[in-house]
Amino acid sequence: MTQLQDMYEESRRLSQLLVAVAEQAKANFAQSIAPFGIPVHLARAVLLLDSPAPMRELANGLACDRSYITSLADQLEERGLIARVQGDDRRIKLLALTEAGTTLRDQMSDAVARHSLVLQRLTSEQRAELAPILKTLAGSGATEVARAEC
Amino acid sequence: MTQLQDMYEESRRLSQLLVAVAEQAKANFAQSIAPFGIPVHLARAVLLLDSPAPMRELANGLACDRSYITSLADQLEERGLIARVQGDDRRIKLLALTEAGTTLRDQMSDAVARHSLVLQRLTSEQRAELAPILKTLAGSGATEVARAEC
DNA sequence: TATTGTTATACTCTATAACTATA
DNA sequence: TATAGTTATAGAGTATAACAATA
Repeated sequence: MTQLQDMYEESRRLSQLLVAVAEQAKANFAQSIAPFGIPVHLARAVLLLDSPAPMRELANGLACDRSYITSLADQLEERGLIARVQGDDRRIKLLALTEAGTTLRDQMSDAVARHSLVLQRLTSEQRAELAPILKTLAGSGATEVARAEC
Repeated sequence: MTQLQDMYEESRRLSQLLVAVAEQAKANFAQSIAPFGIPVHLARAVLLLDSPAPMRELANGLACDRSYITSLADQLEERGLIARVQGDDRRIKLLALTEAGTTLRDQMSDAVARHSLVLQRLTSEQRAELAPILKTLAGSGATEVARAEC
């Protein structure tokens, strides 16, 4: 009984810690991209556009509605970071990074990695230890991994 | 050079995984409290109100503005979960759980712990391994741990 | 008929600024 | 003067529903 309660208490603390760390990781991400003068939601889209992708695909990738992607695309276009390109299926529009977009993506990707908490605070041994546990935790939801961060 | 890039790549993946897991943990939290018919932001407040606390304190705890706490308190009051109590300093109002609030908090606390990913997917060995790494990751931000989950 | 992207609109969460009452 | 809470208002981010073009 007490044993069970203790286990609950422990896992509660662990969950809190996990979410707290993730919040920090997000704040860290925001800080890493801040110098580039681009809001977080646009940055995530740019980082996701490794190759030209249908808007629908981006909607899946960011786990949000198609209509929201339209507004993201508008903003990215205004900034000259992407272009809308006709797909073979003429209903489809591909979002393709412009040269400026590609440059920005590379720079941001680098900055994000370099400043990451994981890199700054953990030894390579700790990282090696952490990875499999997180994978287990991610479980079947691992398919959605791409979504969450971007 | 390539070694550095590899390390970046590894830590990028790890960060993504971390955030993805945390997203799942949050979704899990939401699911755990869903049966109680209370929105997430109210649930967090209730779980934080272990003992009567000034609204100011709750604002710190939830890392948000005082004005937002006013609206949370209004909603919690409407639901009969808390009462506003005069503090000794008469500028201060303490938020105190009612009997219904206390009952709800206990039930939710239990449900959240029981359904937690950490408990469901990890062995106690893995949990023991994870804890110190997360603490390291949380680093000096550990003070803000209470904030993030609640 | 089903799907892609678009438009117009509305909602949720949260903050800012100005205010009141205490201290 | 500074602080606690309140009010009114506004903004960011995102969704819903109806629509046009294409399949």
